[in-house]
Amino acid sequence: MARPRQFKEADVKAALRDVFWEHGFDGASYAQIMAATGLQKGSLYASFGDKRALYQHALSDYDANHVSPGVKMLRDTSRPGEERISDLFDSVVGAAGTRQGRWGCLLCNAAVDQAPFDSDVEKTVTASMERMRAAIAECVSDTPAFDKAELIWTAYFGGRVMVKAGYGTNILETQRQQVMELFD
Amino acid sequence: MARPRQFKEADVKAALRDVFWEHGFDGASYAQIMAATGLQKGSLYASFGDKRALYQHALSDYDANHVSPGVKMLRDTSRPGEERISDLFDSVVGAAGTRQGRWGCLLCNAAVDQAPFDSDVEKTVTASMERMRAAIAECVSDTPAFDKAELIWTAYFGGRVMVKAGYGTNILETQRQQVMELFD
DNA sequence: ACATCAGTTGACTGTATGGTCAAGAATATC
DNA sequence: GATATTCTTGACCATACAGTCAACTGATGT
Repeated sequence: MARPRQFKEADVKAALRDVFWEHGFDGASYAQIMAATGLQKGSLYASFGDKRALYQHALSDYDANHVSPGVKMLRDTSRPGEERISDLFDSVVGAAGTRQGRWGCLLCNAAVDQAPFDSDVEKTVTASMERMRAAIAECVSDTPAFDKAELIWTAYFGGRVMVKAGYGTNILETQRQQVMELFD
Repeated sequence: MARPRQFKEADVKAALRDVFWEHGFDGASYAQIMAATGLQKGSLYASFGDKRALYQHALSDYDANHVSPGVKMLRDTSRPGEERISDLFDSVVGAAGTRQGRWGCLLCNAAVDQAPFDSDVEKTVTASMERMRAAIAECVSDTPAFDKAELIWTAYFGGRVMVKAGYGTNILETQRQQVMELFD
């Protein structure tokens, strides 16, 4: 009985993810959040909680729909580890200069502007980062770069920072090449 | 003639730098800015401009008092390039876990949360970053890592992201070691 | 057909924000 | 000491913010 929800939870979470991804936590106003989700404040509070809770939903959606596919790709043992790492850095090259590319990596954004002030965000972010680190370690385990997993991992996030800073594809393509040379 | 200023411009800029460094642009309120600088809003507006202008002053102070000494160290050709790079990454290791360390690198913070929305910030940030990149390139020029300048450079900012995410010294010390192995 | 009750709405609240300004204070010159 | 000029102060403003709530809506089970 009673009135059913008039939205799909997954759609709302995806919209939350995109709003916070594009504008950041402080930068996203309820006006934007309401426009993106199609819900009024009351519904958002009733179903998802306050703004910090909305942000957590955004992070978890990002983990499920962006980090996980990336991790899955990195763990696809049917392809050479070197190739998988190349794909990872190609995604950064592809992001450079584009509109959505400037959104950066939500994980990286959250780490920089929210993690130091919100221990829940810190936990969520480091958990996702650890999954990437483990996946990268698997990629390099049987290669000459076996002892460079953390370097590659941090370089990835550094590349995301460069994209946000405004660097174009050239510098990121250079970065990708230098990472790949670790496998020689 | 006329009343002289009752503050040293350098002190105010340093205070601005620290407030924005610790709290970010959105996170820093005028209440905090006034407390840190010891000036009232009116004086701040009259002498330094609006909030975005204050932020620019903070960035330029950071460039002068934090980036420049780092670049100078990296350019000290009396020491081996390898050693200078080691020092650079040691500074990241030292920042991990500490209170001020969690402030991260203002350059990196500005790149992530302001550069995409403010082209002046973008210019200032990339200019400072380029100086670091050039200095790192000089460090590696006569070493086996001669073709890894951009990788080292992005890894540095990636490390700063990890510190903000909450990682401790262990992971960053590992990163430093892996960077140093590029010189073998 | 109706009662039920979760879902939805948008007006409302208090607060904190960035920004302005007129009045007052402090120095240097004459 | 009078004046001119700059600096400083804190009250003031409009706005935008996150968050609340009472009234309303509408599908469901009976």
